[in-house]
Amino acid sequence: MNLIDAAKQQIEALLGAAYEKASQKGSLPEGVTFRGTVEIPKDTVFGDYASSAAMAAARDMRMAPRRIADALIAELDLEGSYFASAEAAGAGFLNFRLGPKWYGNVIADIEAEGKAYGSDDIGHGERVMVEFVSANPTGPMHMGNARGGVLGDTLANVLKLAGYDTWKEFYVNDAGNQVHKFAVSIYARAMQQRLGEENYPFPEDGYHGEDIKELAQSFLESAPQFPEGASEEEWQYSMAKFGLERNIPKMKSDLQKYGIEYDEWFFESSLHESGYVAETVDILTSKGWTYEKEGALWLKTAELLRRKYVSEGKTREEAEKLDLKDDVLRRANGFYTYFAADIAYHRNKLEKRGFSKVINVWGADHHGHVARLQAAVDGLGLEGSKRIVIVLMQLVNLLQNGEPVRMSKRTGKAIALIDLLDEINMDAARYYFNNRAATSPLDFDLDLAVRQDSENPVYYVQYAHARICTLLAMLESEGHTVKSASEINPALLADETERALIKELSAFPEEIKLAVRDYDPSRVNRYLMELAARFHRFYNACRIKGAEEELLDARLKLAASVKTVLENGLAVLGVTAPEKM
RNA sequence: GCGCCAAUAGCUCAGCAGGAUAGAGCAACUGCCUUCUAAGCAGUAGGCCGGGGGUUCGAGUCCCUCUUGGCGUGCCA
Repeated sequence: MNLIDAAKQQIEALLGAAYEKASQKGSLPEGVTFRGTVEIPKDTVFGDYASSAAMAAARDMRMAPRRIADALIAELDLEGSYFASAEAAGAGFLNFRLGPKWYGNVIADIEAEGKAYGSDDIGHGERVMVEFVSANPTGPMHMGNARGGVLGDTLANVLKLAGYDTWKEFYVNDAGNQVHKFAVSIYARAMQQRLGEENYPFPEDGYHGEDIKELAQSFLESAPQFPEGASEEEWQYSMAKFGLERNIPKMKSDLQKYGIEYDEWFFESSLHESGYVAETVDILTSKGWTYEKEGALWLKTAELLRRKYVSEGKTREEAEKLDLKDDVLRRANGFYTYFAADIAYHRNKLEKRGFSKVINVWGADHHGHVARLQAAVDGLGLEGSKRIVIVLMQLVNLLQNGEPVRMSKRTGKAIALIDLLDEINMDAARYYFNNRAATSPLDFDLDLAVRQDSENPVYYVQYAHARICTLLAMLESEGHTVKSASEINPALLADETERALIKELSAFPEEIKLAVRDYDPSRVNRYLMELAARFHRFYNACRIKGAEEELLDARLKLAASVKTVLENGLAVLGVTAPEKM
C-alpha cells in the first residue's frame, strides 16, 4: 500500500478508537456508525491531512460538528502513529500533521522499490489490449494520429506500471471501401500521367493528395507495360497492393520516430480472408440478431442498444423513446461493411485471443460508433459493454499563423507527421501531445512547435533531473555518497519546501492509479510538472553543499529520491531523462 | 430533431469519488546569479467557475433546465 492510503487508513483507525473511548466516557453518543472521508487539504496551514468525519456525524449525533471534533481530539492517541499532532478547526475539521516517521518511510519506500516505485498490482496481470492510431493506410498520417499514438503508447505504459499485462496493437484497415477508393485514385492518376490530365477524369470522391500521384508514378516506373494485358480491376488491385506495401512500412517508421512500437500490426484483410467476418455474422444470425431487407443483411442494432441501456439502468420506456437505427452488416453487393469487420475484430480480441479487456483510442468523431460496437459484441455474448473501453480523443486543431489548417486525407492537405518530426524533437512532441486530457481539443500551433525554446514544459521537468544529476556528481567528487534511508535522519528535513517535496514524492503511486482509473495519462505530465516545481523550490531554499554533515546527508538522499521518481515518471511518458542540459 | 463532448484568469488548460481563501503554464509587471545549472526562484496583478433553479451543514464539482460552440446521426471508415 502506498503511504498516502496508509496515512488515511491510520486516521480512520485513530478516529475510530477515539470515538470508542469518547462514547464510553459519555462525551459522545453511542452507537453512531462513523464515516467521514480523509482528504489532503489544498493549503498546508490546515495540516497535512483533514477529516470531515465530525461534520458527517453531526446529524446522527445531534451535536454541533465542532463539539464532536473537540471530543474526538480529547481522546486521540497519536503515540507511534505517522502523525505529530492533530487539532480541531473551523466548522469541525480534524486536521492532522505528519511526523518524521512518515517522511522517512516515503524515502525508504522509494529506495526499496527503485525503478518499480509507482507500480501497483491493481491490474493483477490481467491481459489488456490497447489499440490505437489504426490510421487508414491510404495516405500519410496527420497530427491527430500523432496525438493518438502518443496517448495510446503512454496509456499502455501506465497500465503496465499498474500491473496489467498490456498488448499494443495497430489495426490496419487494408480492406473495404477506402482501399477501393485508394486503388481507383492511384489508377486514375496513373492514367492521367499516361494520357494527360485532361484526358482522364479523376473521381470526385477519390484521394486528391500528392502522395497518390507519387505512388502512381512509382508504380508506372516499376510496371512500364501498363495498362496493356490486364483488366482495369486487376491493375487497380495491384496498384492498391503496391501502395499499401509502401505506406504501411512508412507508418511504422514514422511512429517509431516517436518511440512508438507495437506488439502487433493486425490486418483487417486477414479477417475477411479467413472467413472470420462471415463466421461472426453467422453467429449473430443464429442468435436471431439479423434480418434481410432490400438485399442487404441488417443487424438489429436498435434492439441491442435498448437492451444495453436497460441493463445500464434506463427504464424500458426511456429506451423505447430513443431514436435508434439498425446497421447493415453485408451490403446488397455481397461485401461486408466496416462495422461487420469491426465486430469480428473485437470477437477476435476477446474470444479468440482472450484479452479480458480492450481499450481503443478513437477520434471523437467516431463516438457514434461506440455504443453500437459494444451492443453488437454484447449480442455475441461477449460482454462488449463491459470489456470494450473506448477512449475518445478530441481532434487536434492545427494552426498556422493563427489560421486553422484543415486536416483531411481526401482534400490532400494533411500535414504529414514526418514533416513535423524533422523539426521537433521526440521528447518535446511526446510531452506536448500528452499534455491535455483526451477529452480536450488540442491546439497545435506549427509556428510555436517549431520553436524549440523553453516554452515547452518538458524542459522544466528535464531540467530538474539534470540539476540533480550534476549535484550528485559534484558532491560525490567531494566525497559525499548517498546514504541509505536507514542512515539518514528524516526529522532534519523540516523545511516547508522539503516536506512539500516529500509529500509530492509520496503521491506518485496514487497518480498512476488515478491515470489508470480515468484512462488519462496526461495526469502524469501534470504530476511531473508539480514534482519538478517543488524540487526547484527546495533547491533554491535549501543548500546542500556546505550544509552540516547530517543535514547534507538527508538532503542529498532527498534529491536522489526525487531523481528516481522523475526517472520513473518520464519513463512512463517515453521521454528521456537527460543528465546534463 | 435526437445523441456525445465541452464552457473556469487576457490566451491554453488543470481542479469534477462535494470540503476551509478556485490553481498552473504562457503573456504583463517587480526583485534574486563572487556560493550545488537563472532552461531556475520569490513576489505583484488578473476570476459573480456561461445563465437560472435544485440536492447538502457545504457545490467549480452532483441533478434539472436554458444558452453557446465542436462532433456525430451513411448499404463511408
